[in-house]
Amino acid sequence: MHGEIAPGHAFTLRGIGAEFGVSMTPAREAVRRLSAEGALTISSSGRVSTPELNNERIEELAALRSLIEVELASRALPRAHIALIDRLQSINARVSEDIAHQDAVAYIRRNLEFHRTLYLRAQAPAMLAMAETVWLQLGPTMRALYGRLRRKDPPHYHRLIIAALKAGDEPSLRLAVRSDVTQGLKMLVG
Amino acid sequence: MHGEIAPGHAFTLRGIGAEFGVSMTPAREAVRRLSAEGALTISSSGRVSTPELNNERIEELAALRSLIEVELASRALPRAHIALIDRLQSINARVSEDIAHQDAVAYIRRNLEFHRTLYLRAQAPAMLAMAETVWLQLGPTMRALYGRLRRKDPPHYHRLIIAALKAGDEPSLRLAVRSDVTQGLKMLVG
DNA sequence: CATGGGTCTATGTGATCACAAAAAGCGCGC
DNA sequence: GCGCGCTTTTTGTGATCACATAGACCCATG
Repeated sequence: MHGEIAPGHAFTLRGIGAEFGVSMTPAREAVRRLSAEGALTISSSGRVSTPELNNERIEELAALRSLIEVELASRALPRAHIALIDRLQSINARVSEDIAHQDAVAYIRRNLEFHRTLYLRAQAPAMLAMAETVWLQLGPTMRALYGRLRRKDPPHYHRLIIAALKAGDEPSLRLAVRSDVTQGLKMLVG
Repeated sequence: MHGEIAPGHAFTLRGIGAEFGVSMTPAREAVRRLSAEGALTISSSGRVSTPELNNERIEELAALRSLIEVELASRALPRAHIALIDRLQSINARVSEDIAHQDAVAYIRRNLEFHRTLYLRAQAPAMLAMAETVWLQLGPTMRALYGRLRRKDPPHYHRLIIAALKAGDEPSLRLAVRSDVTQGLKMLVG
């Protein structure tokens, strides 16, 4: 999810087991679960690897993020009080630090933490789980994406999200979330 | 997914294995996969059962269906030619038969077949997989729902979907799909 | 008759093994 | 030097086992 693993990276059950000091059995179950969520692909011969997404698939997943996360933000809006907004601003400040340090993994993790913190207020666990499933599928690709573009400026749309939350402006919030989610994609595909 | 299993039904790994003539290992892997998709819940002690959804969770899943399936229908619209519409009408006729026979499982299966046939045209496999994951989570609950209401009339909104497809009317299509998806829910919650 | 404790069974977990198939390595021939 | 076929190794699959624990059952006691 955090982009620690590159797209196309191959795993072996015995290797995973050895890495975590267990036998093949728990490794197999973990792999089965992750592949059911789309985080790993299993070839016809049973080999396991992180997926290499083509542009169509990336566009789809970005559209799913947009659909689900806009709804989550919209549901969180009426419950977003000042304490939450403060926490979002604090997380956002650390996002800027991670960008300054050129740490792609930390940046992705913090960025998702920003979104998750907001969406938790929506009190919609099934929707949040769905969003996180999409994040999981995009993880390796996001690393390849954010590793490529050497950005220096902190995320613009995060500020817009916070501003819309403060103003209680739902249309602006929906637009800001949609823009934030699809922003990275456009750079990859375009 | 088709409502063959009631909510809260408990499984044992050895029971599943015996039912399909295999050992515990494949049963465990299947259960792990299905629980990762939310189709089964695993208690803290590892017991497996179909979920018993509360009203909030059902509302969430219906909202997810609405979000994803409206998008899928919208993407399918420009590719929906007469052959597809004919097939949808044919499926819809059999839905009416299943209602006449008071066969809840067959009705659910056929109803989902109607939706899947349309959405396949969207050429969006990740979105379709997401929608089917939601169907899977709602399966047992849908059986309890449709078993309760003894309806006699064929699905009204399916006709509206077909009409909107014929007319190439996207706003009508979006409304019809949203109505069809959330219709059953209202009867359960309300 | 209800309730609590104790026993017994059922169940999930993780490890290990045998096997088949696929991948990788290797050497031979052209 | 380069394919091609064979051998060896790696790897996933399914079965089985030992073990710990949770649930069920039963009986005695208040």
